[in-house]
Amino acid sequence: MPELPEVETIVSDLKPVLVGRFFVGLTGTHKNSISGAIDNIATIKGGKVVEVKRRGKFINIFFENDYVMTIHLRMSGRILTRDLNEEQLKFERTRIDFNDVSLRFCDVRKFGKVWISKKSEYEKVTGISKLGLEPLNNELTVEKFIKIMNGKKGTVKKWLLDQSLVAGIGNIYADESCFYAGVRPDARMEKLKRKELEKLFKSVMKALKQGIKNRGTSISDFQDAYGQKGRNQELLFVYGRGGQKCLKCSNTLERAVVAGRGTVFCKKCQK
DNA sequence: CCATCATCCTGCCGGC
DNA sequence: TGCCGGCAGGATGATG
Repeated sequence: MPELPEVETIVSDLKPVLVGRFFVGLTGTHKNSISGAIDNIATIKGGKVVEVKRRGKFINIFFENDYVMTIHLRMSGRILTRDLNEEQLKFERTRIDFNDVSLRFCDVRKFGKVWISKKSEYEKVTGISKLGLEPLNNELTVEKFIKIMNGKKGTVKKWLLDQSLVAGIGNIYADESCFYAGVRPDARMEKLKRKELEKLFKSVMKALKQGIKNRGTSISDFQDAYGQKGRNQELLFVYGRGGQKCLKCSNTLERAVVAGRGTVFCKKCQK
């Protein structure tokens, strides 16, 4: 599923493709995917793209004309760049056309969404306003991380996944971060000592940066804007490896449900 | 205040 | 081989 590194990969692909292009139209074969966009389609026609930016797991395409197109891929969404005359793709829910390129929003599970809203209100409309700190633009320091997480009642995994604290971490990177930190995902956050919180912070950063460096984790069919797979799945220690041997100590990895999500960890390496 | 559950949706996997 | 139940899961909202 697309998390921060996957969305970052897509955004870095889209930027050179879209900036300077003009919006032509948006058509949806699945209404729920574009419910937030329909009213404003006409408003941004002819609008020039000035910037493409990620915030948490959201993609934002900024137009010169004071509007923003926002996309959230949720579970199974993909954005693929195609020629305008290319036929409809499998699971294509929405196509977003620019003067000489077409974005195809493909989404098996139909959870993803597209919005078009005014710059002055897009954060409210899309839910971006509820997001917490960005991990990778120096907004999130170790001190801020400790301040945010320290004393939170509940499992470590639950708080790592909470987008209103730190934006962008999902199931894959939460499990990998916990492994790096030597902390069980079902450990209580309020019981972590300062040293452990520091280690957790470094682990989150390491996991996310490594994910970006390797252009995302293609374990559940993630693809970048050109349909290419990432490489980060080759570097996972725990996610998706329940029942297999720990790569560090050869112990059999545990599988459990934590914070309502499938979770894998090593009982020996993580406390 | 907290956790858990249902919802949305459909491909895929295991069991029989 | 084929059918079917159940699972996966980001985010939100309802329920215990």
